[in-house]
Amino acid sequence: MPRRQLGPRRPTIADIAERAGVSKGSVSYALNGNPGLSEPTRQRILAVAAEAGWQPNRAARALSASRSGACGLALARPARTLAYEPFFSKLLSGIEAELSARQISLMLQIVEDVEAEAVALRRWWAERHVDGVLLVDLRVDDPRVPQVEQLHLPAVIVGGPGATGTVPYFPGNDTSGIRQIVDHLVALGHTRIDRVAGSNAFACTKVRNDVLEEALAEAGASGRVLPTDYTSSAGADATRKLLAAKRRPTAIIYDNDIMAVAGLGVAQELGIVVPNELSVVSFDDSILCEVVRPSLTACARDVEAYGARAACALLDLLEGRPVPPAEEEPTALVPRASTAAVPA
Amino acid sequence: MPRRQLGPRRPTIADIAERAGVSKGSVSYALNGNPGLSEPTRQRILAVAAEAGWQPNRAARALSASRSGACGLALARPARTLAYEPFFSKLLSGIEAELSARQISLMLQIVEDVEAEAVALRRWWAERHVDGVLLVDLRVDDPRVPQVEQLHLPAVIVGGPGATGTVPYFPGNDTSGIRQIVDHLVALGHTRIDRVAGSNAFACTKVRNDVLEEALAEAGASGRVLPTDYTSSAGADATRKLLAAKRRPTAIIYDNDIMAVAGLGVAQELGIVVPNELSVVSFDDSILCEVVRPSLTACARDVEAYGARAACALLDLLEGRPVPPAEEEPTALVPRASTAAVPA
DNA sequence: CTGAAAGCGCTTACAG
DNA sequence: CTGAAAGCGCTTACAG
Repeated sequence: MPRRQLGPRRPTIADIAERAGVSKGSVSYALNGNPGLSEPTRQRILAVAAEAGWQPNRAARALSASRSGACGLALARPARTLAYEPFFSKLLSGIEAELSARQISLMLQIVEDVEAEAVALRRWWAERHVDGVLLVDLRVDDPRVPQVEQLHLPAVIVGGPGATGTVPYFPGNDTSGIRQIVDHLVALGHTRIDRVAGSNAFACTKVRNDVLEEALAEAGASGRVLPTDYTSSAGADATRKLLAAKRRPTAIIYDNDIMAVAGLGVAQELGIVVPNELSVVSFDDSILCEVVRPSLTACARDVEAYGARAACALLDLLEGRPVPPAEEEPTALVPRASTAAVPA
Repeated sequence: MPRRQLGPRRPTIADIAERAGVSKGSVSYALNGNPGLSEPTRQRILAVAAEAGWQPNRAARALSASRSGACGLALARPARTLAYEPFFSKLLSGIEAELSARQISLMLQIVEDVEAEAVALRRWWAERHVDGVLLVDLRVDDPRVPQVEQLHLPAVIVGGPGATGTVPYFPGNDTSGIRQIVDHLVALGHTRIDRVAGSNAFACTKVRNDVLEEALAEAGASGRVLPTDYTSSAGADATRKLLAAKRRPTAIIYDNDIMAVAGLGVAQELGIVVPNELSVVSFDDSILCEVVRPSLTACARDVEAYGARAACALLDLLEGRPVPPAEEEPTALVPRASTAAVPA
């Protein structure tokens, strides 16, 4: 039978065993660092394997070890959202770095909605395609949580808390982020603080809503919250609505950077000067916040580290090690040109 | 031996064979749509498999069929760049959609540089981890091209032409994009058109440089080109340099949206009004271009379709079908508020 | 048209 | 400390 593709040969453990004059089992033991092999034998085998450029056949290893050596990330985000959320790319980088350092590969699937996500998760499980999964964009009553529990599919939630069941989770900076923003605005004298939020379907929106309400009440301030689908047009519409109200806000908090920039544009159209007449804050910091004029005050956090932490936790879970406790990601408010004191 | 994880059982073809009263071979034939099975037998097997919720074990199939069912994409981009290039997320979406529709999974690896990319490619090949790869961000004399040729690793280049060897490629909109932008600016009376370009290491930069030079010469216009690393700060620096020149440009073309926005900020700092005193164009269109003030004239193209087309071509290559010829991606200039006629 | 068997390249108890 | 063997769950010639 002709080989479909030529090119260099790929040695197998049988080749290594033959060249080293040992059995395949010994080669496997040496290559996997298992005990039960004399040091000289181990060294000889390793030398032969290195010289031959041996690498394990992933499929063979996965089949016999019942481990795929891969983790999955199914994303129910329309491509449009994905493309303009630096958050996701950074998260991906952080996860990727951690996994590839351990030769674990990442299965990425971008799907349309939560239902498609559930289908992807089940297929991965059924095909033994991944050893575990990362769940992002946690929803209120997220169906994936009972699903992975029922399938006994190891999982870690990037986000939370709320509806996380028995699945380990890593909350973002929702609580401290909102707190820091409100503190900043209140210190500047703002008492009417509105917010252009994300979708109510997401668990993080609920956390932010609750914390904002609490923080405003404590400060004797007030404000309205308008949900959106995170798009710039929804952000612009919400801004128009808020600025057209009888009692106009003196500050608006946006749940992402792109909506904040869109809000800036709307204010400019309406002849409302930022920050003199209106303070604008983006919850998520990004280069966008630095680059627009006026530059945007925002909450900075290390999203790559966040992703790395979650990936590490998943690996801990897979190896049977204890998973670190859920702690909020540290965050720091970066004051820029879009916030100022309320005019007297 | 205790099973490490319980949860629902995953049936194998042995289970299906038993329940259907046939051999494992027949099950395999039925499930793969191979001829050589009576229609009633096939139907019965398929019904049993569907009822049992059977899904192929990926590793077993990969091992016996010598196909991994996965394609690879190794990205040598620092995370920082990645995060702010909507281009990449869109490309990923397009590729993903095409692959997952055919149950092919995508291996994504984000690495630091071209060398690490070569290491990743070789490992994927050695581990039989992927059936083929997509190469993006083609460089001048890209080392990956001879590498995949030598390894006989099926590959498709997203970008080009130039140094593509025998590997099929899909050029972007470099030629027509630059042409359309120059036409637009020349029609507005501009004769001094500078450009804040990307890195000279990339093949697309060279294409754009050459086409720009040609187009300017034809129009009797002139301009300088400054290379950058695509970051906003580099874009800002280049803008400062160009605007400080004795013969100031009346228009600047930026190779990406984030640098264009940074350039806008610099012009504003210098008290140069866009578009009255300076026209600004972004080569890549994005929501960012729509959202900033003034909104940015840019070249729009369907990046998702582009990614899908490349993914399709790779699948064609893997299946031994003819690969469609290299054709430039269609593009269309979107005039917005950042370009205007040269003041008299 | 169908079945029995070998083989893909590993891992892992089990003997010696 | 080392080897021979079974097995992971598929695919694929090869007999009947």
